[in-house]
Amino acid sequence: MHPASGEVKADRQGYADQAMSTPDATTPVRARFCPSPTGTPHVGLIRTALFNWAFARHTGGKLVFRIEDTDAARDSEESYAAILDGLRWLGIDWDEGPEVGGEYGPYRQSLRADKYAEVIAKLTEAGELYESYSSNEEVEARRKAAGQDPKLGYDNHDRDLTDEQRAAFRADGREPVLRLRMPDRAIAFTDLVRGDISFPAGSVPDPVLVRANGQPLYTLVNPVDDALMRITHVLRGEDLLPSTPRQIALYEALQRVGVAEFTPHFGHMPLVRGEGNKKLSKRDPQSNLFAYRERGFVPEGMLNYLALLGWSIAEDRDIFSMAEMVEAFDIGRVSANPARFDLKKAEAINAEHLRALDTGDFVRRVLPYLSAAGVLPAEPTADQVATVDAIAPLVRERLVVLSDAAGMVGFLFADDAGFTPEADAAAKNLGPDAEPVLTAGIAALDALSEWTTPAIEEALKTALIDGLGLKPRKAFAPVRVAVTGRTVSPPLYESMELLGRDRTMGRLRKALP
RNA sequence: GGCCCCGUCGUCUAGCGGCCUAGGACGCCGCCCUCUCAAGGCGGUAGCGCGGGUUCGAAUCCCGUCGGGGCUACCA
Repeated sequence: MHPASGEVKADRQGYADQAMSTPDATTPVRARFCPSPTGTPHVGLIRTALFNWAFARHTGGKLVFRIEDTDAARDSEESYAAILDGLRWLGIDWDEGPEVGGEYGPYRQSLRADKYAEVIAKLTEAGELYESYSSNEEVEARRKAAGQDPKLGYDNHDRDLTDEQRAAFRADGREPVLRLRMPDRAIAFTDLVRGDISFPAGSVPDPVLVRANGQPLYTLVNPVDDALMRITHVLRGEDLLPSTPRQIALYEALQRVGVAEFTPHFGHMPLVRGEGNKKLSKRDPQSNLFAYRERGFVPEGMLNYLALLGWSIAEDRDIFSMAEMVEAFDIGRVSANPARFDLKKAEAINAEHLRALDTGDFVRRVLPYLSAAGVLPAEPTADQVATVDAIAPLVRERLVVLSDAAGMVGFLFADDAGFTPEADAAAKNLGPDAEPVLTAGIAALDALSEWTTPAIEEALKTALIDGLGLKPRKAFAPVRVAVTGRTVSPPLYESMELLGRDRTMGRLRKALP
């Protein structure tokens, strides 16, 4: 009836013809994470690592970590170190890979040249690859001459070059790249997150697998390593979906030459978007994992939020631990639609995890941020740590990220000679009106026999609310600003107790207009 | 242009034919609590892109359409 229905039928037919060997249920799960070390770790990349990790852990399988550093021009050692740093920070561990080894190593592609050479030789010998001499310009010219869009790419022109033609090109000093001959049928597979996907015959040009200089490309090494490392599940970003048919074609060739045992299962996770609808680019500051660490996201919060980008643990819940994620993770329940990275929600999730930290843990984690902000020295004294410990329960629930703590507790560590309330806060709350308030407060506090939170509260309320008849809001603002330097602070009486009697009184007197 | 994927509140999602007058979360708004700000409690705001079809019944299935996105390198 509809023209399209005939095509769908043909695709299904192609699928049936494939006789693709896939890992069965008894094959131990081996997932992998294989970034290329270019630039700073990207949150989308980490999300991919997380889902692979959760999948491997949930199924009791292995997570293989491999570095795809076959592009010397773009890869860097710094980036490699940064990726390891990021994963370690988050607690995403791997069973095989850099620094832990494994029986399928090495796990950096730059160290595997001999293996690729061997596979290339087998593939070439079996006639799976062919020499291609066409330059981009020639391909484009042919497309144009045929009235086609040059964007269609390579036209499979060199598939059937004669020996004479090849000899002529060589005599011309031209070196061939090696291309894979794509099968002349539709390529279909069942995506773990998207269901059946099919690419019509002829829609994917024969890909280049080996450069003219003999260097293998991603198109070759990625599937080859997955095959050599017995990877059963390839879970990656949706941006790689279009490269799947040529990879399936390669797996089939690899099976024919005895390099691969099977074609893995594929699952394509939705893209992570930034502002607007475009995928979050490496250029976007929002994508930088370390920017979140520097602001004081904790691993629990970061991971929890990233997990929410395409997955959900339950209908009415979105705060969970990684142990809970591992327990519940199901790749088949990953959403296929793109997710926008929402900073506000990420912060809210992080704040929840911050509040769940016990005091000792919280203090241990917040200390480096206080040092970084200059509130504390790099090596805080025992007294300073004790003070942070005491204030921790009061500030923990007021923070979104750990670096927020600096502004909240800074008043406790400022040296009194140099202590000055923030200008805006002082202008609004320490004007002439504040004089009677501060004076009455000072008198009441001076009369105190003990310097405790309840005593301070009692004295201040009596003097300012009852005595001066002020609204609480009006009464405490000048005191708060005088003592903490800000209109926003931890609870006032507790803060005063912690600051100590002498320092508190000194600041109150100093604030007198 | 070609191929592929996607389409539920502003955002992330639950929903996999009747439990949906569509649930949760973030955000936003209001109220309560209150020494500030938070936290917490309560309430509110807002959504199935559109059109056909299948069915007793569709957010859920099919087709089309519109919209968005990805890929289209001798990068990965």
